[in-house]
Amino acid sequence: MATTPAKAPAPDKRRLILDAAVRVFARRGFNQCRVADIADEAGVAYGLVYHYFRSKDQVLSTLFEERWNVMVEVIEQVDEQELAAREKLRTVAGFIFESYRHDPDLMKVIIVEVTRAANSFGRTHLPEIRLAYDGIARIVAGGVQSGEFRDVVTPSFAAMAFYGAVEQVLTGWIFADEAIGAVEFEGAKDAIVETICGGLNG
Amino acid sequence: MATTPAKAPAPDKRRLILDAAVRVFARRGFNQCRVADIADEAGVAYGLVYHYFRSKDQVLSTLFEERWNVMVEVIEQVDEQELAAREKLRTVAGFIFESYRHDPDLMKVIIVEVTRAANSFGRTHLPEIRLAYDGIARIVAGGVQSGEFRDVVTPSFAAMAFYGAVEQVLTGWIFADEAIGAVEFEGAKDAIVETICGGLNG
Amino acid sequence: MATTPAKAPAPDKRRLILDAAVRVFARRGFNQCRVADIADEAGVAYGLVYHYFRSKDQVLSTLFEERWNVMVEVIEQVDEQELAAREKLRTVAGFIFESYRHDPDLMKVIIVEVTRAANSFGRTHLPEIRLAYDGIARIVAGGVQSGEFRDVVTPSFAAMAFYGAVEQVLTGWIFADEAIGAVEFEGAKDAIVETICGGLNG
Amino acid sequence: MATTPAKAPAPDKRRLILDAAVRVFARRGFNQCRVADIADEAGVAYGLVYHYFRSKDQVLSTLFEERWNVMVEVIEQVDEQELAAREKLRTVAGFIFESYRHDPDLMKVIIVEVTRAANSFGRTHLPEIRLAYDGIARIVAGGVQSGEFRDVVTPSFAAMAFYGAVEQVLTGWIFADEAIGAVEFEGAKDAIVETICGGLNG
DNA sequence: AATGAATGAGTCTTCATTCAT
DNA sequence: AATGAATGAAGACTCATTCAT
Repeated sequence: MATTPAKAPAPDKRRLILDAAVRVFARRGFNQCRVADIADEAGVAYGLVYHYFRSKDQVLSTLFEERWNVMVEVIEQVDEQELAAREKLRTVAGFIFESYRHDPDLMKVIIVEVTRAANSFGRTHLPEIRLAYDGIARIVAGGVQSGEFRDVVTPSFAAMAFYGAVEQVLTGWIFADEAIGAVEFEGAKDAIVETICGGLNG
Repeated sequence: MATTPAKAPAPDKRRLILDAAVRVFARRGFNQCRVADIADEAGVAYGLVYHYFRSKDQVLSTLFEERWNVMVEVIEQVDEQELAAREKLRTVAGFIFESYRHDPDLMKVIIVEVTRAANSFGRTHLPEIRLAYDGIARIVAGGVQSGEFRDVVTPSFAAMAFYGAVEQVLTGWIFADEAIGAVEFEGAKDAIVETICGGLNG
Repeated sequence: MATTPAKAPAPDKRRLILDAAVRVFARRGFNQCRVADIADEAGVAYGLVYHYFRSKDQVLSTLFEERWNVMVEVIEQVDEQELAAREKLRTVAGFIFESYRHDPDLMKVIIVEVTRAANSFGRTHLPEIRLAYDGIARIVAGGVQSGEFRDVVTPSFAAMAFYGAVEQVLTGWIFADEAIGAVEFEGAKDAIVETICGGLNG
Repeated sequence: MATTPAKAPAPDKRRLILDAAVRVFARRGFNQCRVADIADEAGVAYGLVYHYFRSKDQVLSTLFEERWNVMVEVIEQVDEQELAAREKLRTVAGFIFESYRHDPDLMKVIIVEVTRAANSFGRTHLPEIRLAYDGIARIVAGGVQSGEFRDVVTPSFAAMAFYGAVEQVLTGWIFADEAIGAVEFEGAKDAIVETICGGLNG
């Protein structure tokens, strides 16, 4: 957001490779991609990928960590604000949906190849993934303590349900090959909160 | 030769292979498994896997379809019963959690390798997967029509949230290497319904 | 020697690969050879090499062990015979030179790629290599004990000198691209014994 | 900037690289070393290696030639002296063993990576290697002509045996990871001469 | 039906060398 | 002279699939 001042920022080859990797991973999936695809997409020589990254795995891990750290931080910052728990959850959902809106490829890669890949990167990055769940659980716990939320399910269960619902919506968008409209993006965070906080019951 | 005589059930090699595949796929993941692993686990010759199945992919697809069809049918049957929508959802959640309780390996494989594998089997089996979503959405729609549910989110959105929450709970169990207690299984379906239908708000 | 009865022994593919490996390793050296070269030379598919051997390294190790074990055994058997130490050494030298005469490629590979490769296979197979040195040293020690040999250098030093001289002669043959004549083979063992046992001094 | 002023000897980068190469080649072997390892060990930039040397091969060749030329010269000078052939051989063996004592890494590299590498550098440098053999053979021939040595084996065969014995002793030291004691260094040259010239026979 | 040897395309990774600065 | 980013060819190993018996 602040990297492009006036004329032309030196095109960092490392960044070029990471951005290219996002595109090819999103397009065909991590396992279906050859390292050559990344290099080609980035317009750099094959070997340069290995100059900057130890392995193909590390390219994906780097992408994940870059973004996931931001999300974990956002969740924490949101929790520190003076807001109703419901509003905090809305903000978190909004941030995640906005992340997808801003860079759908990156979010697709993170969710499909890491977050939901229980047998490969999901297990490797489990500690980091849990940081996000825990942050959400703390928001819920705060809501329970303040009396805003009922004390019917454990905060960590509620966090699971909340995050699961959010990710499923994203998965729906990922599977849908059509572009997502602005209205849907806007409505999604409200719908999530309406469902999880308000409940379906009349 | 008959599938189920009187005493000793004929050890159907095809079944042996499928069951072995579930175990090895659950243990190390579909991609990390070689066809030889399946054959070894089943105690049959390498080539026999290819006698019964066209490919390694087809082994997984068969496992998925066997189970998923049951689930889709259950959802439909539940919807046909004379029940409150909330009770229908509770039954569906209960069935899914029971499925995991009964055969955690199979459910793990189906969820991790198919349902959440957007770049491989998830896309292949998308139509079948959507059948389940649609079934749930119909239950919600019925609840809205009868006035039981508020008309705040679309039924298909609610179905996503519901199913996403359920799957996330299962994912949590899958990641947790410890065994899940009976109480948790029982409580899970109530907690899901309490969260999605009742809502967190007090 | 006993594997070929009457007509045509089934051409064991594993053996085919080993024999082919000897030829290509001798021709261009282990490091300069690709696994494909072995397969091509053997007339089998690439993958078959890996069906029978864990790695390219293991092909060489197998070749080495097959032959080296024979040599160690011969040295031991020679030592058990009722012979003057000098005759024992002559027999050992003769066996080694005959080994080269019978299969120069194999001996070249063993010496160049294992025995003299202190940074790779030489270190891996050091224990086995030392078995041969030790056997020779025992022969010398016997000669000293019987009074046949003077007690001027340690048996293990004498063994080193003896084996070093033998190997250097072989190395000379290996470097010489011309074929070695029968006379030279015959003379070599005598010359070695004459040099090491008789000494150069008049 | 001058190569050798008064006090601080200018740290010739070329020399730095050569010395570093000796250490890393000795440690892990030529083939197991990357050019980066040499540069790192020398504390210079990667590219500088290629500023001073055409290739990685040339670094090793330079090291070999520097030292080997000295040895060939020593052998020639020894032969020109008024000494018994036996004393000449003792001096040559002594020089080689002293070379190892003074810089074991360098001698290890020369022997393991060049002299005994029949499929790579050994073949490239064969002419130079033979110069040493020839020099030793001339010493033996002189001994035969003067009647000091018996005329039982050809001088070139005797040279092979002598050099082979010497190198085998060095190889033993190279393989032994422990340091070699002063006594052993001293005794080695006598033992070699005692064995090759005196002979084992009593 | 059952076996397991045989096939060969696919791909990650390494690393010597070049080159712009 | 010195730096280190950039290049790309080379090769070991994997493993799904086929096939002869």
